[in-house]
Amino acid sequence: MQLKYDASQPLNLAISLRMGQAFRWQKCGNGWFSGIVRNQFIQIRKVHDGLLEFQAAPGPDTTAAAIISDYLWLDEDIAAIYADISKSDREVGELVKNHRGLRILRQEPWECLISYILSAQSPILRIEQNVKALADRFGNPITSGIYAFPTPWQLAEVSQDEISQVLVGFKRYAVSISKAAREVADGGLDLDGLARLDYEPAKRKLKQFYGVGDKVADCVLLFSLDKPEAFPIDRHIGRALVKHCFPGQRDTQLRTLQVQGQRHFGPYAGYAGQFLFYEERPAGKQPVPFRRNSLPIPTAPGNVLQ
DNA sequence: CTCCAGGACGATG
DNA sequence: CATCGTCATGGA
Repeated sequence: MQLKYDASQPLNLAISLRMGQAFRWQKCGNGWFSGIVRNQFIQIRKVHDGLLEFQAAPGPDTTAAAIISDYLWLDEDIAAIYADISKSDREVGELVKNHRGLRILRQEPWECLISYILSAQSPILRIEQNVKALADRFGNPITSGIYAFPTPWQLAEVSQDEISQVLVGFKRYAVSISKAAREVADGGLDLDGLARLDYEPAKRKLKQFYGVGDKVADCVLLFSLDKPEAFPIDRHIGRALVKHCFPGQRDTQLRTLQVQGQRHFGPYAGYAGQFLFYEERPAGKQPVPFRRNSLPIPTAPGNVLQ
């Protein structure tokens, strides 16, 4: 099945899906990527500018197309965002040209929250392993060997100890996840609804979760709650920020740089931050391309959705 | 062997 | 309000 979008809008799947922003996408070779979004197993590749090819299971293709379009922000004017952050900083303008097609994804808030709770002081590979472990152990089966990320209600049903057993890393991960699951499941907070709040109040809500500080909260806001002004900053971005944008600055504390960068880049600061992250991040060792699942590739030209 | 990883929390000046 | 020790594990 094919999915059209505005060919003038930059889109690079390899960067966007595999840069360490979302954690359930695998490179399958020959331009294909496979991942799990909203209870669908999705395989996708870019044929050329303006045209994506995808397969999905088990749902209808029309549903998958809508999911993909939403997830990749296909209707957004990305070029305008690039222009905006390039205007605010010349060095970032260079990064935008060098890594053209890097997009912020629109992830699911609950999975994103747990993913970034797991991101604390953890290499990207481990985040991916832990997210997969939670899905394989507690999530609903989607197709053979593929599991959805567990809902808050599913995780609230199991003990903290069971969660801890499948995870690698801090014990505190399981504590945070278990508490968050119970809070959300017991009707405390509508995570999806936070997208309707402004940045500041939404961030205050997120920081009430045990295990969620400024950085994790900003990640959830940027990657799942439609808050492009959120500016999550880690040591890599901090170093890149000083090197490219604030050379010779004395105060290089992350807290200072976070406020400074958010003001410097404006309403799309988060995009600028991700370009800095991708530029400065140590080139993590990529796992060998995974064999594509056995969904047949349509040889004949399929229906075109738009 | 040592060092470090998309940090947060709690205790201490 | 700012700084510091601590937390787990595995890969480089």
